[in-house]
Amino acid sequence: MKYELIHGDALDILPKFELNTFDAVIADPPYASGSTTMKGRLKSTAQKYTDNKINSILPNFEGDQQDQLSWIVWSAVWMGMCKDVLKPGGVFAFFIDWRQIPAMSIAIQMAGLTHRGTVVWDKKNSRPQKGRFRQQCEFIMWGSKGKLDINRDVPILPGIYSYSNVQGKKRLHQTQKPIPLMSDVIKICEPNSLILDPFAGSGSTIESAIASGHRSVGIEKTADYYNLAKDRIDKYILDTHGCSR
Amino acid sequence: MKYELIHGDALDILPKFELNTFDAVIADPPYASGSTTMKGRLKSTAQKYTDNKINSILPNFEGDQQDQLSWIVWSAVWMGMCKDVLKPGGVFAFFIDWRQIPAMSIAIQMAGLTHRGTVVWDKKNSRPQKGRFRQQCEFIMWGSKGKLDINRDVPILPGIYSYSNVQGKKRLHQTQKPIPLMSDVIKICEPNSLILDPFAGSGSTIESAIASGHRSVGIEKTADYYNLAKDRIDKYILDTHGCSR
DNA sequence: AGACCAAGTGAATCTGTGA
DNA sequence: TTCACAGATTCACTTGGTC
Repeated sequence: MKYELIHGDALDILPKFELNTFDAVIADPPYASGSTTMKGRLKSTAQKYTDNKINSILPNFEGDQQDQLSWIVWSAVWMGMCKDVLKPGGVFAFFIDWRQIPAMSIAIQMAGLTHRGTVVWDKKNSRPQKGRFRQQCEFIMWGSKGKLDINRDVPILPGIYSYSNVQGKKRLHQTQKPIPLMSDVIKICEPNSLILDPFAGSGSTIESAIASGHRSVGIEKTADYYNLAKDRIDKYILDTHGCSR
Repeated sequence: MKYELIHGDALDILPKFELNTFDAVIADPPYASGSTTMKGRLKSTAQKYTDNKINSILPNFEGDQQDQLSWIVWSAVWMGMCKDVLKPGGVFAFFIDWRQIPAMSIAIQMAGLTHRGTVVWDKKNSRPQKGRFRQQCEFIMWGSKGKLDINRDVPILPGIYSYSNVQGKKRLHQTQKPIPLMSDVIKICEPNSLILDPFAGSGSTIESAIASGHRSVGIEKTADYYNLAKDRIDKYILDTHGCSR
């Protein structure tokens, strides 16, 4: 239940870690998606991803206003840094939407990581559109740094997860992931792993890591979310374990 | 319930159709996937896609032994031909596995088609692997030729379908799609559409099109499958409608 | 407490208006 | 002509209240 949360830009912080230290990287980076046009991309994250009174007051997050080419290069850079600090045979799992799967695939390969599969997250409730298929799923592209030992202490895992999005007042971040989903994805890590989340957001990955008995390090750039995550996780530890840190 | 099945290579047949004739193209092309190495790609389709004695006697199909670059170019060519024969505003739906999503995305754009979403097919049963996520899903990349009229006579469709793969003796083709899945995907077409399937295989798309009251044209290159599909569909029509063709 | 009901939501997308 | 922005639309699933 040891964890650390660092306030700063992943690109500045990542090179400070020792090489080959982490067992896993679990990341939910800004998708920089939402439109095929530049004018659509440049909207604030609140304009792009929230629609209602409750959630439109959530702070915007950074890094979501890039065109696809710069997003690929930026992704290749932070993924390369993650590769450096991952142990050989360590695993990664990156969230992404349907639009950016090809771009993320290129970035993963540029970073020298091995893409081993694409897991599906079925969000169940999503905005319907007449005459079209719903955009109902997001995706988790996962793989490893080099060879992945078949004898790791990890069970067989499903290729699809079905969990509703976090809604209403419970929602702390514009693009928050449900805790049960994170807890399932984190099963790709061996017991007592050291897990890195370079885009910690409201801290769901860290909370799930703690709940699963892992050690973890999170990085968050936006001050509002850094503070929010810190409070949330400290409160979680206090509530569940009765002591802080 | 009118249909036509043509024996030949899609690249030869497609240019013979009149321009702007089809309402939809539904295709399950060879994925040319299965390995990151050329050695792996060159395995026969039976070695790649079947696992048991019953199905290993199914005929091999063609077009599956290409490297990724030639697959992209080949795909862009047949997709471009499909675009030519599609009506403006017509829709397409192409099946693909996780490995080839980026390649197909490039081919779709090269062909000048508009990618509008990626639907998930949850196969439920898939080969488990210890310590890994299952490769449990395939994908349907769909979109349109130019603008897609919001007022088409088509309902709101889900973004995910869950159907078991066709197994055992019922399986006629190595990569056969379940009829219920095809019948659901085909709902993206307006009533009484003219549907094209350039890789008809054992004829599931055609059978589903007939069942849904559409007209359809299928192209199949491999003689064994052309004959098999023809027999299967004629039998289906005889069984359900009591008359042939 | 449990069952039921009404209101609210969504990592959207398209159209129309005015600059 | 092109661009920016506001407004309309869709329903399975959640939430939060009441009976």
